[in-house]
Amino acid sequence: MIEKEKTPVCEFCFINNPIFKNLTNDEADVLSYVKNCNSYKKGEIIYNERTKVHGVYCVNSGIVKHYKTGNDGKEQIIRFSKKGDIFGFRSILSEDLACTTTKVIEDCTVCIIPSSHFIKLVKENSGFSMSVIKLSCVELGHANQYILDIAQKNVKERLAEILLLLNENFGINKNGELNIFLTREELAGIVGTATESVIRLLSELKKENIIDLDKRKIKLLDIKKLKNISELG
Amino acid sequence: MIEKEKTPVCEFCFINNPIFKNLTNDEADVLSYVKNCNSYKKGEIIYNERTKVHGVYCVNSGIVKHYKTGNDGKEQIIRFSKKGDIFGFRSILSEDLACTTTKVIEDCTVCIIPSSHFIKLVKENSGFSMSVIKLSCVELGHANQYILDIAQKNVKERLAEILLLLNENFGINKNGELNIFLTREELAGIVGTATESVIRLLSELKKENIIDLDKRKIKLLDIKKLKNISELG
DNA sequence: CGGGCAGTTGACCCCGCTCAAGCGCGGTGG
DNA sequence: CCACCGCGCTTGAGCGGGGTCAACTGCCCG
Repeated sequence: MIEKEKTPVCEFCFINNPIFKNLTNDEADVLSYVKNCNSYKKGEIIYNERTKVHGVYCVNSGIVKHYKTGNDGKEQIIRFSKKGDIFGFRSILSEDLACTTTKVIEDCTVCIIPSSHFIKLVKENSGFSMSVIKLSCVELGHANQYILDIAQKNVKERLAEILLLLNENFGINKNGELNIFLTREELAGIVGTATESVIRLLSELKKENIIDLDKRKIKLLDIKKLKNISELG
Repeated sequence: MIEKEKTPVCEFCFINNPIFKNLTNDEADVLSYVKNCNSYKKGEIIYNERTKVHGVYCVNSGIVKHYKTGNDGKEQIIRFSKKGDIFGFRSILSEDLACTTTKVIEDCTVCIIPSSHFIKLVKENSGFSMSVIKLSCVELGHANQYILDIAQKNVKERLAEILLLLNENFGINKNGELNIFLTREELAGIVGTATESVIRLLSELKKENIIDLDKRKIKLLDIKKLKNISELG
C-alpha cells in the first residue's frame, strides 16, 4: 500500500504513461532519485502563465487544469492533466515562459523532474525523445482541431463535443457519471462561452434526455445524439 | 545563379532554417541526395487533410497555406509556410494522417524528405531532434494562444492581430505593403469570420487611417494603433 | 460579348453575451 | 441554534455583434 503524503513510486506513472517505457533501468532509477514531489490542494496554483517553469511535472494522482487568462480576466481552459500525464515540457523545450496557468481542480500529488535532467534524457535517449516529440505533435493536432471548432461551430455543438471529450479522457464512475466535476464556469471556460450559456444549454440537453444532471455530476445518456450534435457545424 | 525548375540547393534552406544547422556535413550531403523536389503552381494542393503524408516538406520558394475544412466546407487557415519553413512533420512524428490541407498561394518549389529518413535523423542526431521538438513546442504555444484569441476577442481585435502577425512573418516590400497577398475570403479564413465582416472591418481601419488598401495589397500605416486594437479584448 | 469570380454594400435577424434578480446551500460567527 | 453572508447556479429581459442573404460592381479571361 502506498500511503498518501509519501513520495509516490515512479512505477505508478511508468505504467500510465508510455513515454517512460523508453527509459533503461538505470535511467529510471536516476529519475526516481532526482525527482521532487509535492502535494497540492484544490484551488492551489502550481505555476502561473508568463513565469518560468522549473521542471517537467508528472501527475501521480488528482487533476489539474491548464488555462490562459484573457485581458478581461476570463479563463480559457486549454486542457487537463491527470494520473500519469506530464506537463510543463512545452515551456521547457521551447525555452519559453509558461503559456498557461496550472491550477489544481482535484487534490493531487505531482513529481517534478528538473528541467536540466529532462533535457538530458531527451538528448541522450532517442526513444524517449521520440515519445516526447510525438506527445507534443499529438497535442498540436488537438489544438489545431480546437481552433477549427471554436471558429466554426456554435456553442451547443462545442458543448456536446467537450462532454464527449471529457468522457473519453476521464471516463465514468459506477453511477455512469463523468469522473470529473467542473463548475459551470469552468465548463464555460473550456467551451469558450459565457457561464449562463452553458447553464441554458445543459438544461436543454437534459430536457432532450441526452444527458442527466445532478449538481456537478453529469451523466451522458445518449452518446450517439451528442455525436450528432457535435458534428453538425 | 540558381535556375528555376532545377533542383534547389539545400544550402539555401539551411541558411533560413536553424534546425538544419545541427546536421553534420555528411548528414547534409546525404539529405541533399535523398530529397525529392517539386514545383507547384498557385492553387495546387500538396496534400489533403486526412490523407497520409509521405515526407517532411521544406519550402525553397513561394508560400503555402495550411487549413482545415469545416463541416460546411469553410476553410480555417491554421498557418502559412514560406522559404525555409518545414511542414508535414507533425503528421509524420505523431504517426497520424494530415490534420490540414496544404495549398499553394504563391508559386513554390519544395523539397520532400522521405519520412523514414527524417525520422532517422531525429533519432540519430540529438541536436536536430531538439530543434524539431522546439519547433513543435513553439507551434503548440502559438496554437494555444490562438485558441484564447478566437474564444475571447471580437472580430476586429483578431483582424488587427492577424495583420500584425502577417507583418512579422512576411514583412513588407519597398512600397510598405505586406509581402503576402490574400483574398478577403482567405483573410476571413484566418480570422475565423465571414468574408463580408473582413471587408467591412478593413474599410473601417482604412477610414481610421490605420491601414491603406489597394486591392489585395495592404499597407500598415499605424502599427501602434493596431496593437492597441488587438489588445483590447 | 458574356460568364464567373472577387469584392462591396445594405438589410435583416438570430445567437449568444451582458446585466440583473432571485434561489439554494454551506460555512462562519454571534 | 439561528442569522447572515457569499458563492455557485438559474432564469429572464434586452440588445448588439456579426453571420447570412441578396444585389450590384468591376475585372479578368475565354
